[in-house]
Amino acid sequence: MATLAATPKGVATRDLIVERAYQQVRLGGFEGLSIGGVASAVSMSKSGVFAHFGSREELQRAVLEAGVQHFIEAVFRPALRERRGLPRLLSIMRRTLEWMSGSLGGCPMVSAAIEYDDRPGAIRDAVAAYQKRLRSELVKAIGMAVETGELRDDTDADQLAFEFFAIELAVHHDSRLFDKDAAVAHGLRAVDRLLASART
Amino acid sequence: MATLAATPKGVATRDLIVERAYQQVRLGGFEGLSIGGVASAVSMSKSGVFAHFGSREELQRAVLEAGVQHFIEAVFRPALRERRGLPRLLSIMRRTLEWMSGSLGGCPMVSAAIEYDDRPGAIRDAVAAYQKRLRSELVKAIGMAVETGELRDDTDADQLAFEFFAIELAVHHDSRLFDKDAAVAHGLRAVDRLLASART
DNA sequence: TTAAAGAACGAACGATCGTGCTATATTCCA
DNA sequence: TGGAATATAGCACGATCGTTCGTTCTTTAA
Repeated sequence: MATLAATPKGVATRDLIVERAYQQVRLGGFEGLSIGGVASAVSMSKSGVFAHFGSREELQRAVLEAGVQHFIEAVFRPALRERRGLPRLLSIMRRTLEWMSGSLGGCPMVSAAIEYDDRPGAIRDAVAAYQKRLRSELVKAIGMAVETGELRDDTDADQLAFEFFAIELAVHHDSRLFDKDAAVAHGLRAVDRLLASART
Repeated sequence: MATLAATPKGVATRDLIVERAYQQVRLGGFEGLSIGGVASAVSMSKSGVFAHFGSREELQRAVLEAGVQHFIEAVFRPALRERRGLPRLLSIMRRTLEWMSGSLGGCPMVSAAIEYDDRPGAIRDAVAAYQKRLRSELVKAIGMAVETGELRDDTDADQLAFEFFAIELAVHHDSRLFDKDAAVAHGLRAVDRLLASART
């Protein structure tokens, strides 16, 4: 029977599988993910891998969640060490642009958004929920910068978060298709300009 | 032999195939495109469809080009009827945001960019070339608005085009995953703010 | 140490994939 | 209208896909 990870060894290999699948997704996208592919990547049989998830979709969902966790670990966790307000907001944006221009493959959340935005189902729902949550974190960070008096009182946090997110997507795009350094430079300049016009 | 479209009827069915494949791509992406799928969509045999292109990749390239043509037809062609300068630039942006929030599926160029940015090959090259060309059209339109004196002389056209493009991507994202009207509204506001700070 | 539980394997399934090859319709042009 | 060119169909191939099943090996807990 395919009892889903009940023993220490079970969760260990499951984590290993997800991590390898995560790398595969960053290069080939979620629909390019195949159980046979990750099986040979972890030197296991297809059925051995399959037993850990019960379906390909469940594996994809696990990889998506792993991607979100990695993003939080790379961006929000360190940014939370900065003081509330502008420093933390700037840290979030700088780290996110670094993440978006990373060279080990594309951002899995961006891939997932494009691949599933027109395909109803569990994955699309998960993607929408994650995106909503991360956006609200951005809104919250902006709100704190308003509270500290570093951004103007009449700042529209939703609008500003939208524009920040836009920059993130464009850096992701340009750094992968054109020149990485130029893309990040454009992104940072855009962030500066945006903050300058919202600063008190 | 698979001679590629030499007779009137040949090009007609080829066009039909590409058009149907285009619809399929907008929903399932380029890697989700299958020859068998479009074959049944046009009521032909797999080999009949295949003969028109010689390979799946060639079909994908044809669909990509069709997507670019549709975009030009929907955005640049009508915008060129506007006077050079701010009116034309505004027309381009408004029409592009409409295109990005369209409801028949995602923008094929955005899909192609995400799917192939980390996968070297002919399609990636074509995507990069198209994106570069469209970006340069945006830069050109901005340059004209500088020449007419409607935008400031020290406007950085590349930077501004980058930020416009960022807005386009974000509208594409949000209108599909969240609320369409809110996404377009955010996009238009962002365009306004951008132009306001660059206006003379 | 032993019995139960879980992890992994191997083989097979039906389906679909892209791609050849060959033959038959169909269209085109002189 | 006849003959050449072309468009389409049919069939089969090897490969890969996700999934199921029964078995075997390994880990776990009493």
